[in-house]
Amino acid sequence: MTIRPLTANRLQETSLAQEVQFLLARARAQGNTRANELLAEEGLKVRSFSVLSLACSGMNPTQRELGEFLHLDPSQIVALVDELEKRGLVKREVDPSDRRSKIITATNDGHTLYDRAYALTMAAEDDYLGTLSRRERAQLRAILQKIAF
Amino acid sequence: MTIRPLTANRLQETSLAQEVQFLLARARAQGNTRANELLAEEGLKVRSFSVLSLACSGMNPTQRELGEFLHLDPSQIVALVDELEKRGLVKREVDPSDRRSKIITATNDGHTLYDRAYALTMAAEDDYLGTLSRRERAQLRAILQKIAF
DNA sequence: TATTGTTATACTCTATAACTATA
DNA sequence: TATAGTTATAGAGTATAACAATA
Repeated sequence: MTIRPLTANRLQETSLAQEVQFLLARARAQGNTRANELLAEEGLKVRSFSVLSLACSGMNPTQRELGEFLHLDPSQIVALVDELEKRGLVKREVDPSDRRSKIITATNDGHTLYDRAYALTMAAEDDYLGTLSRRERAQLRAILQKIAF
Repeated sequence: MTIRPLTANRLQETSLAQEVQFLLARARAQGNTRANELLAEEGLKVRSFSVLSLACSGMNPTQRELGEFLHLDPSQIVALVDELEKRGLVKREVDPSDRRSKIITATNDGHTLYDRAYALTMAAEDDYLGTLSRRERAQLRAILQKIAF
Protein backbone atom coordinates (compact mmCIF):
# COMPACT_ATOMS: atom_id res chain seq x y z
CA MET A 1 0.00 0.00 0.00
CA THR A 2 1.22 3.44 -0.93
CA ILE A 3 1.87 5.76 1.96
CA ARG A 4 1.17 9.24 0.75
CA PRO A 5 2.20 12.36 2.59
CA LEU A 6 -0.77 14.47 3.56
CA THR A 7 0.54 17.89 2.58
CA ALA A 8 -2.35 18.39 0.16
CA ASN A 9 -4.97 18.12 2.87
CA ARG A 10 -5.51 21.85 2.81
CA LEU A 11 -7.45 21.17 -0.41
CA GLN A 12 -10.15 19.58 1.75
CA GLU A 13 -11.54 23.07 2.17
CA THR A 14 -12.26 23.45 -1.53
CA SER A 15 -15.73 23.21 -2.98
CA LEU A 16 -14.69 20.09 -4.92
CA ALA A 17 -14.08 18.29 -1.64
CA GLN A 18 -17.70 18.96 -0.64
CA GLU A 19 -19.18 17.30 -3.73
CA VAL A 20 -20.83 13.95 -3.15
CA GLN A 21 -19.56 12.69 -6.48
CA PHE A 22 -15.96 13.46 -5.56
CA LEU A 23 -16.30 11.93 -2.11
CA LEU A 24 -17.90 8.80 -3.53
CA ALA A 25 -15.04 8.38 -5.98
CA ARG A 26 -12.44 8.80 -3.26
CA ALA A 27 -14.15 6.47 -0.84
CA ARG A 28 -14.59 3.84 -3.51
CA ALA A 29 -10.98 4.09 -4.65
CA GLN A 30 -9.71 3.60 -1.13
CA GLY A 31 -12.01 0.70 -0.43
CA ASN A 32 -11.16 -0.91 -3.74
CA THR A 33 -7.43 -0.64 -3.15
CA ARG A 34 -7.72 -2.13 0.31
CA ALA A 35 -10.02 -4.94 -0.85
CA ASN A 36 -7.70 -5.80 -3.74
CA GLU A 37 -4.75 -5.95 -1.37
CA LEU A 38 -6.52 -8.38 0.92
CA LEU A 39 -8.12 -10.47 -1.84
CA ALA A 40 -4.72 -10.92 -3.51
CA GLU A 41 -4.02 -13.44 -0.76
CA GLU A 42 -6.58 -15.72 -2.43
CA GLY A 43 -5.62 -14.82 -5.99
CA LEU A 44 -8.73 -12.70 -6.46
CA LYS A 45 -9.52 -9.08 -7.25
CA VAL A 46 -12.70 -7.18 -6.49
CA ARG A 47 -13.96 -8.02 -9.99
CA SER A 48 -13.39 -11.74 -9.87
CA PHE A 49 -14.65 -11.85 -6.29
CA SER A 50 -17.91 -10.26 -7.43
CA VAL A 51 -18.44 -12.92 -10.07
CA LEU A 52 -17.55 -15.71 -7.65
CA SER A 53 -19.91 -14.23 -5.09
CA LEU A 54 -22.83 -14.22 -7.51
CA ALA A 55 -21.92 -17.74 -8.65
CA CYS A 56 -22.22 -18.78 -4.99
CA SER A 57 -25.49 -16.96 -4.43
CA GLY A 58 -27.82 -19.76 -5.43
CA MET A 59 -29.47 -17.45 -7.95
CA ASN A 60 -27.95 -19.30 -10.94
CA PRO A 61 -27.16 -16.16 -12.93
CA THR A 62 -26.45 -16.29 -16.65
CA GLN A 63 -23.41 -14.48 -18.03
CA ARG A 64 -25.70 -11.83 -19.44
CA GLU A 65 -27.19 -11.20 -16.02
CA LEU A 66 -23.75 -10.99 -14.46
CA GLY A 67 -22.74 -8.39 -17.02
CA GLU A 68 -25.88 -6.40 -16.52
CA PHE A 69 -25.67 -6.41 -12.75
CA LEU A 70 -21.95 -5.66 -12.56
CA HIS A 71 -22.08 -3.10 -15.39
CA LEU A 72 -19.54 -5.06 -17.39
CA ASP A 73 -19.90 -5.91 -21.03
CA PRO A 74 -20.22 -9.52 -22.17
CA SER A 75 -16.62 -9.88 -23.30
CA GLN A 76 -15.33 -8.89 -19.89
CA ILE A 77 -17.56 -11.47 -18.25
CA VAL A 78 -16.15 -14.09 -20.60
CA ALA A 79 -12.63 -13.27 -19.44
CA LEU A 80 -13.56 -13.30 -15.75
CA VAL A 81 -15.49 -16.57 -16.00
CA ASP A 82 -12.68 -18.14 -18.06
CA GLU A 83 -10.22 -17.34 -15.32
CA LEU A 84 -12.39 -18.67 -12.50
CA GLU A 85 -13.32 -21.77 -14.51
CA LYS A 86 -9.65 -22.49 -15.26
CA ARG A 87 -9.02 -22.45 -11.51
CA GLY A 88 -11.91 -24.86 -10.98
CA LEU A 89 -13.91 -22.36 -8.92
CA VAL A 90 -16.97 -22.00 -11.14
CA LYS A 91 -18.55 -23.91 -14.02
CA ARG A 92 -20.61 -23.03 -17.07
CA GLU A 93 -23.85 -24.93 -17.58
CA VAL A 94 -26.13 -24.55 -20.57
CA ASP A 95 -29.51 -23.14 -19.52
CA PRO A 96 -32.03 -25.84 -20.48
CA SER A 97 -34.76 -23.24 -20.99
CA ASP A 98 -32.59 -21.20 -23.41
CA ARG A 99 -29.66 -23.11 -24.82
CA ARG A 100 -27.92 -19.88 -25.85
CA SER A 101 -27.42 -18.89 -22.22
CA LYS A 102 -24.86 -20.24 -19.78
CA ILE A 103 -25.53 -20.40 -16.10
CA ILE A 104 -22.57 -19.77 -13.84
CA THR A 105 -22.40 -21.71 -10.58
CA ALA A 106 -19.64 -22.30 -8.06
CA THR A 107 -17.94 -25.64 -7.53
CA ASN A 108 -17.23 -26.98 -4.04
CA ASP A 109 -13.76 -25.46 -4.25
CA GLY A 110 -15.37 -22.20 -5.33
CA HIS A 111 -17.61 -22.13 -2.28
CA THR A 112 -14.69 -22.90 0.03
CA LEU A 113 -12.57 -20.14 -1.43
CA TYR A 114 -15.50 -17.74 -1.45
CA ASP A 115 -16.01 -18.18 2.30
CA ARG A 116 -12.41 -17.19 2.95
CA ALA A 117 -12.57 -14.31 0.46
CA TYR A 118 -15.81 -13.02 1.92
CA ALA A 119 -14.15 -12.80 5.33
CA LEU A 120 -11.38 -10.77 3.70
CA THR A 121 -13.81 -8.29 2.15
CA MET A 122 -15.48 -7.88 5.52
CA ALA A 123 -12.06 -7.16 7.00
CA ALA A 124 -11.46 -4.59 4.25
CA GLU A 125 -14.81 -3.00 5.04
CA ASP A 126 -13.82 -2.79 8.70
CA ASP A 127 -10.53 -1.20 7.71
CA TYR A 128 -12.01 1.72 5.88
CA LEU A 129 -15.33 2.06 7.68
CA GLY A 130 -13.61 1.65 11.01
CA THR A 131 -14.24 5.23 12.08
CA LEU A 132 -18.00 4.90 11.55
CA SER A 133 -20.45 3.88 14.25
CA ARG A 134 -22.78 0.92 13.67
CA ARG A 135 -25.58 3.38 13.14
CA GLU A 136 -23.63 5.35 10.54
CA ARG A 137 -22.75 2.19 8.66
CA ALA A 138 -26.40 1.18 8.51
CA GLN A 139 -27.36 4.67 7.31
CA LEU A 140 -24.67 4.59 4.67
CA ARG A 141 -25.75 1.18 3.40
CA ALA A 142 -29.40 2.20 3.26
CA ILE A 143 -28.69 5.44 1.42
CA LEU A 144 -26.32 3.80 -1.06
CA GLN A 145 -28.91 1.14 -1.81
CA LYS A 146 -31.39 3.85 -2.70
CA ILE A 147 -28.89 5.46 -5.06
CA ALA A 148 -27.51 2.30 -6.58
CA PHE A 149 -30.83 0.66 -7.47
CA MET B 1 -26.92 7.12 -21.97
CA THR B 2 -27.32 3.38 -22.05
CA ILE B 3 -30.77 2.11 -21.25
CA ARG B 4 -30.35 -1.26 -19.62
CA PRO B 5 -33.16 -3.74 -19.12
CA LEU B 6 -33.61 -4.55 -15.47
CA THR B 7 -34.04 -8.31 -15.69
CA ALA B 8 -31.01 -8.87 -13.44
CA ASN B 9 -32.57 -7.02 -10.53
CA ARG B 10 -33.31 -10.27 -8.78
CA LEU B 11 -29.58 -10.27 -7.95
CA GLN B 12 -30.26 -7.39 -5.56
CA GLU B 13 -31.11 -10.04 -2.99
CA THR B 14 -27.59 -11.48 -3.04
CA SER B 15 -25.09 -10.85 -0.30
CA LEU B 16 -22.85 -8.99 -2.77
CA ALA B 17 -25.57 -6.39 -3.20
CA GLN B 18 -25.49 -5.70 0.55
CA GLU B 19 -21.76 -4.90 0.63
CA VAL B 20 -20.89 -1.25 1.10
CA GLN B 21 -17.94 -1.59 -1.25
CA PHE B 22 -20.15 -2.90 -4.05
CA LEU B 23 -22.79 -0.24 -3.48
CA LEU B 24 -20.16 2.50 -3.44
CA ALA B 25 -18.76 1.28 -6.74
CA ARG B 26 -22.18 1.19 -8.35
CA ALA B 27 -23.23 4.58 -7.04
CA ARG B 28 -19.98 6.14 -8.15
CA ALA B 29 -20.17 4.58 -11.62
CA GLN B 30 -23.68 5.91 -12.15
CA GLY B 31 -22.81 9.37 -10.90
CA ASN B 32 -19.67 9.45 -12.97
CA THR B 33 -21.47 8.45 -16.14
CA ARG B 34 -24.14 11.08 -15.62
CA ALA B 35 -21.63 13.80 -14.76
CA ASN B 36 -19.52 12.99 -17.81
CA GLU B 37 -22.60 13.18 -20.02
CA LEU B 38 -23.49 16.63 -18.73
CA LEU B 39 -19.92 17.96 -18.63
CA ALA B 40 -19.37 16.91 -22.25
CA GLU B 41 -21.46 19.95 -23.14
CA GLU B 42 -18.52 22.10 -21.99
CA GLY B 43 -15.82 19.78 -23.34
CA LEU B 44 -14.94 18.51 -19.88
CA LYS B 45 -14.89 15.19 -18.09
CA VAL B 46 -15.05 14.55 -14.36
CA ARG B 47 -11.24 14.41 -14.31
CA SER B 48 -10.57 17.67 -16.09
CA PHE B 49 -13.38 19.34 -14.17
CA SER B 50 -11.71 18.34 -10.91
CA VAL B 51 -8.44 19.96 -11.94
CA LEU B 52 -10.21 23.09 -13.16
CA SER B 53 -12.16 23.25 -9.93
CA LEU B 54 -9.01 23.15 -7.81
CA ALA B 55 -7.36 25.68 -10.12
CA CYS B 56 -10.33 27.98 -9.40
CA SER B 57 -10.25 27.37 -5.66
CA GLY B 58 -7.88 30.15 -4.73
CA MET B 59 -5.64 27.61 -3.00
CA ASN B 60 -2.94 27.85 -5.70
CA PRO B 61 -2.19 24.13 -5.78
CA THR B 62 1.01 22.77 -7.30
CA GLN B 63 0.82 19.88 -9.76
CA ARG B 64 2.17 17.58 -7.08
CA GLU B 65 -0.63 18.59 -4.73
CA LEU B 66 -3.23 18.05 -7.43
CA GLY B 67 -1.89 14.56 -8.03
CA GLU B 68 -1.83 13.75 -4.35
CA PHE B 69 -5.33 15.02 -3.71
CA LEU B 70 -6.92 13.46 -6.78
CA HIS B 71 -4.97 10.19 -6.42
CA LEU B 72 -3.47 10.60 -9.87
CA ASP B 73 0.18 10.18 -10.65
CA PRO B 74 2.26 13.14 -11.85
CA SER B 75 2.24 12.14 -15.51
CA GLN B 76 -1.55 12.11 -15.59
CA ILE B 77 -1.65 15.58 -14.08
CA VAL B 78 0.72 16.76 -16.80
CA ALA B 79 -1.68 15.52 -19.45
CA LEU B 80 -4.74 17.06 -17.80
CA VAL B 81 -3.05 20.43 -17.23
CA ASP B 82 -1.67 20.40 -20.79
CA GLU B 83 -5.17 20.00 -22.14
CA LEU B 84 -6.69 22.74 -19.98
CA GLU B 85 -3.76 25.06 -20.67
CA LYS B 86 -4.07 24.51 -24.42
CA ARG B 87 -7.68 25.63 -24.14
CA GLY B 88 -6.63 28.74 -22.23
CA LEU B 89 -8.51 27.72 -19.08
CA VAL B 90 -5.58 27.40 -16.67
CA LYS B 91 -1.97 28.53 -16.55
CA ARG B 92 1.24 27.20 -15.05
CA GLU B 93 3.27 29.56 -12.89
CA VAL B 94 6.60 28.77 -11.32
CA ASP B 95 6.36 28.73 -7.53
CA PRO B 96 8.75 31.48 -6.38
CA SER B 97 9.39 29.65 -3.10
CA ASP B 98 10.37 26.43 -4.89
CA ARG B 99 11.21 26.89 -8.53
CA ARG B 100 10.77 23.16 -9.24
CA SER B 101 7.05 23.42 -8.56
CA LYS B 102 4.37 24.83 -10.82
CA ILE B 103 1.27 26.44 -9.43
CA ILE B 104 -1.91 25.90 -11.42
CA THR B 105 -4.43 28.73 -11.50
CA ALA B 106 -7.46 29.41 -13.65
CA THR B 107 -7.63 32.17 -16.25
CA ASN B 108 -10.67 34.43 -16.56
CA ASP B 109 -12.00 32.08 -19.24
CA GLY B 110 -11.35 29.19 -16.90
CA HIS B 111 -13.42 30.76 -14.14
CA THR B 112 -16.27 31.52 -16.53
CA LEU B 113 -16.35 27.96 -17.83
CA TYR B 114 -16.00 26.56 -14.35
CA ASP B 115 -19.13 28.38 -13.19
CA ARG B 116 -21.15 26.77 -15.97
CA ALA B 117 -19.57 23.36 -15.41
CA TYR B 118 -20.19 23.55 -11.67
CA ALA B 119 -23.88 24.09 -12.32
CA LEU B 120 -23.82 20.99 -14.51
CA THR B 121 -22.26 18.85 -11.81
CA MET B 122 -24.90 20.08 -9.37
CA ALA B 123 -27.53 19.05 -11.92
CA ALA B 124 -25.89 15.63 -12.18
CA GLU B 125 -25.93 15.33 -8.41
CA ASP B 126 -29.63 16.14 -8.40
CA ASP B 127 -30.22 13.53 -11.07
CA TYR B 128 -28.80 10.63 -9.14
CA LEU B 129 -29.47 11.80 -5.59
CA GLY B 130 -32.97 12.90 -6.54
CA THR B 131 -34.64 10.21 -4.49
CA LEU B 132 -32.88 11.28 -1.30
CA SER B 133 -34.27 13.78 1.18
CA ARG B 134 -32.23 16.85 2.14
CA ARG B 135 -31.48 15.15 5.43
CA GLU B 136 -30.25 11.98 3.75
CA ARG B 137 -28.00 13.96 1.44
CA ALA B 138 -26.42 15.74 4.37
CA GLN B 139 -25.94 12.43 6.19
CA LEU B 140 -24.38 10.90 3.11
CA ARG B 141 -21.99 13.80 2.63
CA ALA B 142 -20.94 13.77 6.27
CA ILE B 143 -20.33 10.03 6.32
CA LEU B 144 -18.42 10.05 3.06
CA GLN B 145 -16.21 12.85 4.32
CA LYS B 146 -15.30 10.73 7.31
CA ILE B 147 -14.37 7.83 5.06
CA ALA B 148 -12.62 9.80 2.37
CA PHE B 149 -10.30 11.80 4.62
C1' DT C 1 20.89 13.12 -2.83
C1' DA C 2 16.04 14.01 -3.14
C1' DT C 3 12.06 16.11 -5.42
C1' DT C 4 9.05 18.40 -9.30
C1' DG C 5 7.63 18.08 -13.50
C1' DT C 6 8.23 15.87 -18.01
C1' DT C 7 8.53 12.26 -21.52
C1' DA C 8 8.29 7.70 -23.26
C1' DT C 9 6.61 3.31 -22.78
C1' DA C 10 4.28 -0.70 -21.28
C1' DC C 11 0.39 -2.55 -19.10
C1' DT C 12 -4.40 -3.02 -17.94
C1' DC C 13 -8.93 -2.00 -18.52
C1' DT C 14 -12.81 -0.90 -21.40
C1' DA C 15 -15.47 -0.52 -25.68
C1' DT C 16 -16.63 -2.18 -30.43
C1' DA C 17 -17.50 -5.04 -34.12
C1' DA C 18 -17.81 -9.46 -36.22
C1' DC C 19 -18.81 -14.34 -35.70
C1' DT C 20 -21.56 -18.92 -33.95
C1' DA C 21 -25.28 -21.06 -32.11
C1' DT C 22 -29.51 -20.73 -30.76
C1' DA C 23 -34.17 -18.51 -30.47
C1' DT D 1 -34.37 -11.08 -37.25
C1' DA D 2 -32.74 -10.89 -32.58
C1' DT D 3 -30.03 -12.49 -28.59
C1' DA D 4 -26.12 -15.05 -25.66
C1' DG D 5 -21.72 -15.89 -25.71
C1' DT D 6 -17.15 -15.67 -27.95
C1' DT D 7 -13.12 -13.68 -30.20
C1' DA D 8 -10.11 -10.13 -31.87
C1' DT D 9 -8.78 -5.63 -31.74
C1' DA D 10 -8.44 -0.84 -30.88
C1' DG D 11 -8.85 2.86 -27.62
C1' DA D 12 -8.66 4.85 -23.09
C1' DG D 13 -6.90 4.84 -18.79
C1' DT D 14 -3.13 3.68 -15.56
C1' DA D 15 1.49 2.60 -13.89
C1' DT D 16 6.70 2.72 -14.32
C1' DA D 17 11.11 4.26 -15.24
C1' DA D 18 14.38 7.60 -16.85
C1' DC D 19 15.62 12.43 -17.45
C1' DA D 20 16.34 17.79 -16.64
C1' DA D 21 15.99 21.42 -13.47
C1' DT D 22 16.03 22.69 -8.89
C1' DA D 23 16.45 21.98 -3.94
